[in-house]
Amino acid sequence: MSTVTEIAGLSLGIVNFHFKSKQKLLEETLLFLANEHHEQWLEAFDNAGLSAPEKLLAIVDAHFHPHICTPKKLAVWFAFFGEAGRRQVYRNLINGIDQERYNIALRLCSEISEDGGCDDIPPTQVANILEALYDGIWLELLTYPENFQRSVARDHISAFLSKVYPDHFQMPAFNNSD
Amino acid sequence: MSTVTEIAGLSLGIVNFHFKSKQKLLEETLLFLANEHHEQWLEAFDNAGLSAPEKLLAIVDAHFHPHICTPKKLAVWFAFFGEAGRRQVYRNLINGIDQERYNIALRLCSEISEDGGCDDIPPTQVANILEALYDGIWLELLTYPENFQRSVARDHISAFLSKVYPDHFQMPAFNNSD
DNA sequence: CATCATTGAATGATCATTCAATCAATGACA
DNA sequence: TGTCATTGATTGAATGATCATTCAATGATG
Repeated sequence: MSTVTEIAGLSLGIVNFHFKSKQKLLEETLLFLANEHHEQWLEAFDNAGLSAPEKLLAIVDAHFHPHICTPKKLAVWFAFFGEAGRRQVYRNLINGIDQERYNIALRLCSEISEDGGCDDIPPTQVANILEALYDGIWLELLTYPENFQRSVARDHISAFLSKVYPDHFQMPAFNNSD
Repeated sequence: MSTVTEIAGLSLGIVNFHFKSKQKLLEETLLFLANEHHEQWLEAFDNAGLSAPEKLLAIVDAHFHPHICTPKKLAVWFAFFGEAGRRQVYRNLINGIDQERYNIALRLCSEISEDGGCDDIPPTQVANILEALYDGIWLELLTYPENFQRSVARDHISAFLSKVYPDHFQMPAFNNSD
């Protein structure tokens, strides 16, 4: 605590006064990250001019935006994910946002699916895979920071989408290896 | 420590004598999990009778085997992933296995890709996405244990593979919702 | 008896939390 | 305007709880 408050340029007392406890400070931190992320993809999604595939890609992009997807912030996210003793607490804090994002992606996938040809893989599966890919790629970026490339990460997901909905998503150009 | 040793039915002294320190015990724990996982997919992969797609699916299945993919073990994996201060240490311990698995998947994907038609998405991308999906789906299983279903998890990945290599992987039957 | 394995109470380090002391701001009064 | 009282904000040293580690004592074995 004293280390953290010193870095923040605040006194230990004032931080404890405002946040009540270290645990509350942690929860506020998670909420801050979650809301920041939420605003990022909601802004993109709310852009009325975009088509369904463009909106879905905008949500994907939000996950790899330079302001959202930094080594430090990823480390914080996974510190929370790893905290077995408070999984339920942390989940309750961000469940609403996660559900909202899942439902939006689900609706977009349904729209795209009805418009295009793909009917062998249901939108629920695609939305689930997308959610898993966000976290999985984040973990890869966190684990292998030496080849930390947001653009590569994004290409992975748009490659997946172009395989599922080939009429709506373009396969990215994979010029180089890796 | 004393809590852990009591649960293990061992004295605190003997555990410290064998493992030298709590940190070493943690590292041995990670190695145990990694080796257990390694043996699981290597066994499947080494089965000479299998084709390349079957081998790849066997590796996928290993990730969701009832012995490997339990709520408790997933919690331990992600506790390690979340430990920012020792990321490098833990990574060094399991990097060899991770690289081996990636290279094997890469070779299998290359084989499948050359045999089949898909040439717009390179095998490196597919192998990378697979690795991300393993972790991402593990995290989903850990976060939403109330719909913990290894079979559903596996179907996500084989659905992906059937989209990438439609001639070699069958799309699973998605009868019910979610 | 000697050697080696095993024990767990005692130690010391870490660290979140508390709270008496200090400081700043506001306003009342001469 | 200057002085002082009052209230509320801010501080960080002291407290106490937690917990990894140590090691003298005990037990087992040969």
